[in-house]
Amino acid sequence: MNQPAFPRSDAHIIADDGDQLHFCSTCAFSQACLSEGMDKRALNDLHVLVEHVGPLHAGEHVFREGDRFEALAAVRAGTVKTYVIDPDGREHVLGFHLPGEVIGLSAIDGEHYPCNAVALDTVMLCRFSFPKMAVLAAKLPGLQRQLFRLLSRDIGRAALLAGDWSADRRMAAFLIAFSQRLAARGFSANRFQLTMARTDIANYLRLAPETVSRVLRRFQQDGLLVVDRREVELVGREQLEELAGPVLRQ
Amino acid sequence: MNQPAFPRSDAHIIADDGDQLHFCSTCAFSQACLSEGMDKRALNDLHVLVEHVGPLHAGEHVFREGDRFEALAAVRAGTVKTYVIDPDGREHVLGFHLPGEVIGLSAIDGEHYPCNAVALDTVMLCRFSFPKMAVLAAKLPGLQRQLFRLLSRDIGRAALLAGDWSADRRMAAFLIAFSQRLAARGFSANRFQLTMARTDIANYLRLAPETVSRVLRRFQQDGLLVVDRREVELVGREQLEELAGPVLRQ
DNA sequence: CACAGGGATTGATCCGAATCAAGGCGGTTT
DNA sequence: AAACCGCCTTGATTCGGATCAATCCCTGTG
Repeated sequence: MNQPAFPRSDAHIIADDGDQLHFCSTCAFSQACLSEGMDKRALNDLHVLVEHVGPLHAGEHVFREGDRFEALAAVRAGTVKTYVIDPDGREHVLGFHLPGEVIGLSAIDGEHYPCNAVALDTVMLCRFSFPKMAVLAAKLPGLQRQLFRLLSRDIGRAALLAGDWSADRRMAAFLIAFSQRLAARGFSANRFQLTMARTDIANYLRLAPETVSRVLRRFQQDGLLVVDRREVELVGREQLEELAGPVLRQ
Repeated sequence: MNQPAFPRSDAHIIADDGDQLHFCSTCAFSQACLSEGMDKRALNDLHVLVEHVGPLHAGEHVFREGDRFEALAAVRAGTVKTYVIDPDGREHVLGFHLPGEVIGLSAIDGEHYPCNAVALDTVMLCRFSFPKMAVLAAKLPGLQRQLFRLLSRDIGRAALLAGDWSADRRMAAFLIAFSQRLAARGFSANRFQLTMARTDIANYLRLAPETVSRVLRRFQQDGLLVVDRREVELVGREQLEELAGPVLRQ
């Protein structure tokens, strides 16, 4: 299989005076602001607020646990993995963040980032000073609302994986959710690249890498998907969705 | 052991014109507003915003999955359990909410509550219209900040239980966290009542009730705690904290 | 090309916790 | 009191997934 460039979205918002905001079109914040009928003043505030970061290359960190928190970041291109290392040196993957998604939300409550964030491939980001963003949110109800929703959504998402589901259900849920998130950004829903290693998936799903391998093999044998290295095609989507249903509550 | 009345805190804020706000003193919102040097106008807004609910008796629901979301609630007294029922009819406990804590945050992203909330004992609540609260939050930076922090904190909390920890570590983490939350509200840290059934603890920790029972028995044999029915005394707190450390990241 | 190295796969075995199956309280009803 | 019921405990067995141990397979490198 020939692998296409990974999903990337870097369109810009053009302010009515022609200035480019360099603001990612897929990013949730921009949508909120636009739908707000943002005025010239607010646009200007945002312009100051947003800072482009990148490209970061695979293995480079966006932030590390303990770093002083001052900014959220929206992924524009690539995949970011957030994780912590426990006292025994084991890595716990907290999540994967695709284009359009926001990282750093769990740091708002505290002075420092509670986890690490690392680029899995070539990553482009928008950085937002959180204090400045909070001030702006007070002026733009739609932005405030969007922030509340993002935070709220992450609470729900974290609770999903917390259930005691079988390896099969967890794997299916991971694949379906990943596919849905890609599809939401306009990418192919049934054929995509896993941008993370098996070990990362395992650490995310609280499984052993060997188990991830075995489940994927069995899924392939049962005609649910075709997998080659990191390339995946969901063939039996219905059955996968049925497996994932209880986990994703759909 | 003689069991004392469960922790209850129903002090009120007195506005400078002598009006009682009937606003719980332990509730995070009130602290945020007070520290803000809230003006007369804002106080009035809050007065309209807050609605006392209760007492609810054990088994009565605060809200049910699918109910239209319009309000957050802060617990003033008692314990609230949030949970969902999966397609197989199994109950998944999402959390227990003690006096001073807020329920409903995960509903902000959506029209409807995504889970059920039920009183485990006699419960008193403050209800807050969320739309009204959002408007007020735009005026009071401290309140907005407090809301962001509450949401952010819950993301972190949800991630804790998600790790693949042993039954011992999970049980210890539950006990220590429960104790810390009680202590934060001024109640005894080392001797308290479990307000929930073993089954609830099990469903929360993703263990079988039998396992909860066995772990507690072993903890008692090893001198970590004394347990009688739902009354618990943490004797070997240090050892429990050591067990819980990796889970709670402390 | 041979080689090395890291990620991925596969097989054999082990272990922790679930499940199955009885009992044992405590509290309430009759 | 006796019967009953929900909740909890205890023991025996089973099972899913972890762990241990090779081996494979890409990819990059001398």
